[in-house]
Amino acid sequence: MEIIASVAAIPLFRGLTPEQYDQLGTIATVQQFERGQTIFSEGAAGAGFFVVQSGRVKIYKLSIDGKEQILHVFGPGEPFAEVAVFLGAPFPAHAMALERSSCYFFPRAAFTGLIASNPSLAMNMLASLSIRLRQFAHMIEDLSLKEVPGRLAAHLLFLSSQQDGGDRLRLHITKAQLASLLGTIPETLSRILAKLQKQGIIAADGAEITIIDRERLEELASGEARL
Amino acid sequence: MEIIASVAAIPLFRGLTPEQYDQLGTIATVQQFERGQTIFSEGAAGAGFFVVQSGRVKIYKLSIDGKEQILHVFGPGEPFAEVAVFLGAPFPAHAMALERSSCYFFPRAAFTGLIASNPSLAMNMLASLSIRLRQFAHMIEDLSLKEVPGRLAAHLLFLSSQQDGGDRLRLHITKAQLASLLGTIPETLSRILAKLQKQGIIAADGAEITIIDRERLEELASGEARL
DNA sequence: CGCTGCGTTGAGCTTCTTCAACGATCGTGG
DNA sequence: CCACGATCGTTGAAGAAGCTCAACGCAGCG
Repeated sequence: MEIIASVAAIPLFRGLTPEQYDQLGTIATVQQFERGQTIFSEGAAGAGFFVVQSGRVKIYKLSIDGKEQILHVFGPGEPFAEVAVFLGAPFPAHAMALERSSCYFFPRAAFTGLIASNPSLAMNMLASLSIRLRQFAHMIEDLSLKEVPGRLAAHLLFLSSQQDGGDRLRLHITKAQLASLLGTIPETLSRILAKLQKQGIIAADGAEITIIDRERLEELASGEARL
Repeated sequence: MEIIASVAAIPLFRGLTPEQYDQLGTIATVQQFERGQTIFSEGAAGAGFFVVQSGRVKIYKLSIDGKEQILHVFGPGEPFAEVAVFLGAPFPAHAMALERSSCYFFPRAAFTGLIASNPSLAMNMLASLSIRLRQFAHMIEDLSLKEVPGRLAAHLLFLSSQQDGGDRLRLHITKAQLASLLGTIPETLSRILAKLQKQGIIAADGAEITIIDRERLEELASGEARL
């Protein structure tokens, strides 16, 4: 089983014993999704959870008139839809593959069995959910207390730190998706990117963005400054 | 120890054995807070987590210019600040007692020890965090995809279901706090409440609110209708 | 070559916030 | 018992931020 070996590389499962990897590898299956394919819809029964193996997956909500708010974009090694496992409840949001992606799938019943007998797996899971919770709290804070330029600035700084920490960074999603992630629309995002460039704070070339005045960007992100 | 007996009544600890209650009661202490007293501030070291015994506690974020976004208002039996336990990280938000309140406090190290040896406690905790996560996802959805009337309508329906499920409900927080919970300001909330009354959808008398046209309220909450 | 998705720009409008003033209530201290 | 201040809630007028609608350029791809 090659699954077993690759499961061991998932951060969520760090620090487990070889036997535990075996168990995980035994219950896991791999699923393939095409770009744009729906992985599950809000309200569907949650039979288990996923971990991205390759590709990119968005988790999102839709309003009644079709507007989208992206909650997360997950890449390799990141779990999603764990909530369904621990509540035995329907998925609370939609999931779609942004590119051709493959995901491990862990069925609910088998996984909860593993947790019950593996305290360190339980602790890993608790830490993972806690991180998620903190991210959501941050998102709520941004949506409610910052304006779009502030959210964008914070996101660019986040991307910079996620990547090499330097001033040059790449967007891994389209600008329309970035807009949805920031809780706004493409038009508004486009205008604000233009403003940031005009003011010499960043330079943008397609998905390639360069931070020119990091200090001002940080002031924007913290809410000290305005555009 | 009276603590042990009362700890058993906390939903988070439902289904544990008497010995487990003993252990929990042993590590728990009780803390008293006055109305308006800060329980902890964002960024402070998280030495453990709390469960409300009596009173009411708000968890909130502040912007640089003092604007507040309430993330949660917790009442008796509800845990808060668990994230600090599982990440060993600083508190990600502020906590303040809205009334004279008392809380159980569970120190981090002792509690993680209990979790490691009590799978059902771990499962309870995972379920608790999952619920929290779902609530946050809902809040993000509301903030980003609904306008204030929709958020208010959804909250009133939520309160109705939380209470007796009937058409008569009470706000347990001030309207200024409700505004902060809904991601807006008191002025806006006041105007929208007035509109809802003028249109015969609700009747409001101070903290006492009566749903008159539940159908229209549901349409507002779902985004089908506008004011 | 034309289609489709992505991104940008402009004009107008809606929603919400800001600023200011004012009434009501409540607890406290004189 | 009353006066006072503080908190809370309401209302009005003006302004800002962001959304909607529409048009258009551009690139990739069948």
